[in-house]
Amino acid sequence: MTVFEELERRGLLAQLTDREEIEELINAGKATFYIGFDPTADSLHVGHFMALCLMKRLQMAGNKPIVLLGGGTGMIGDPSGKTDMRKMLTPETIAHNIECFKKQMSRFIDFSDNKAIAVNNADWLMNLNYVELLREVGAQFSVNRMLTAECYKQRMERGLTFLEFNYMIMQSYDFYRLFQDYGCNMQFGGDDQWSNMLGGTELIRRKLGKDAYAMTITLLLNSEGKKMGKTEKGAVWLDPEKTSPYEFFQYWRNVADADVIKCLKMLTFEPIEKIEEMEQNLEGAGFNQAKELLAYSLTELVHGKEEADKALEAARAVFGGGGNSANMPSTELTTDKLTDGAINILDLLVECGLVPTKSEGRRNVQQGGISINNEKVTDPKANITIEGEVIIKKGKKIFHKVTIA
RNA sequence: GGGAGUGUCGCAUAGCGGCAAUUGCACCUGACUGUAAAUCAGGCGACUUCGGUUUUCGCUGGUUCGAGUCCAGCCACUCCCA
Repeated sequence: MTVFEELERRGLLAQLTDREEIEELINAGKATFYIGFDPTADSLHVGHFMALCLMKRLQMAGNKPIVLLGGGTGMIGDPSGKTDMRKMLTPETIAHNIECFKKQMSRFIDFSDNKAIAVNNADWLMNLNYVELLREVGAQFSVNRMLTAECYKQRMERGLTFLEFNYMIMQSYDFYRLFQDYGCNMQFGGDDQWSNMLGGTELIRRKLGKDAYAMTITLLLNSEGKKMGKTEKGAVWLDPEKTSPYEFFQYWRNVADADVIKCLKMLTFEPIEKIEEMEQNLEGAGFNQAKELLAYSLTELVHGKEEADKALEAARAVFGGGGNSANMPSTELTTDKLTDGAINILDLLVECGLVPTKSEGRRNVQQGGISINNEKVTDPKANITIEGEVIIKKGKKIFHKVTIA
């Protein structure tokens, strides 16, 4: 099976500028392509992960990836977050974030021997001269056409700043530069980037009279039409400090039935035949098998086999009724939190970060949502004696281990 | 520069001067389940000796026994005119 077929079968392809050309180039391993990442945080999240997978797949097929880090766009602050204007990131933060990104990416992408490169668009964007840019690039863009682009059309009602309006120009310019400096002939990205990417191919054609290609990958939406990889508490991060391997595992273990197969196809490297076979046998237990595979496979990709095994074991122990608590999320209490070896149940919950306030904890206790060592606690005044390991259960799925430091 | 309007618990939306403040979504807990979905029930500012206590409605002052609600100034956003 060719790379292109694989991508297509996995449902990753969204829009392409020139199907035949792209298919031929990437199958032959002749493409040099780039994907942009704006360094808005100090860790990548699930949204970036798909792009990385795509890079990896293409790299394995012999194509050369360029990681474009948005050091320049980050200086201005990516305005695509609709509700609030992002805080200006300091150059130090951006540099730091870029370093973090690079480190995480090198787990997936092989940067050795120039097989892939990372560049920072600050290198050229920061030195641009306004008037020069307008004459060189601005003349190539028709405002009328830009306004008809989907990404702007939607914003016309809510308001669009000049800064945001220029985003397409900057991204187009990036492509233009990469095409000239590195022979980069393709750009990939999320489907929401489509019009920005077209801007680049258009610019290259007008300025250089050459063809470049763009392709978008399907956005990973769940069955409710929301972006995957978000929880109420924020994004699901790839950094184990920000989202522990166990939490990461649980996120995928708990996806909706309707989304398992899609996630397996789009995010994992499990053979497509295997996934398609599973799809045929999904009744009851089949779903759980599929979800476990999804969770394990992704945790392994992101955190390594060891962590994946631990998470799987912890999950099985906890939900299978077994007693193995070795890999459960845990808190060590210092003795000064205890009175006569015991602690109030509400304080305990707060200490472990299971509830944000004592009021919330009180409600949980009163509603019967808290168990200690498998015994339901319904009295908010109860004191819990901490001896050895104490297992707290909140709700149906959250387990936490407490020990004394 | 001129005019109109808006700013309430994550989002959205009520709120005759006496309300911890309506409703929907989201979220949390319980029941039913498959660590799924749907459904039903309860909860959803904080602290509490469970009797209460206390802090909130863009910001700052004022009127009033009492203000989310009235007045003034400021800030932010939206719309219309230039």
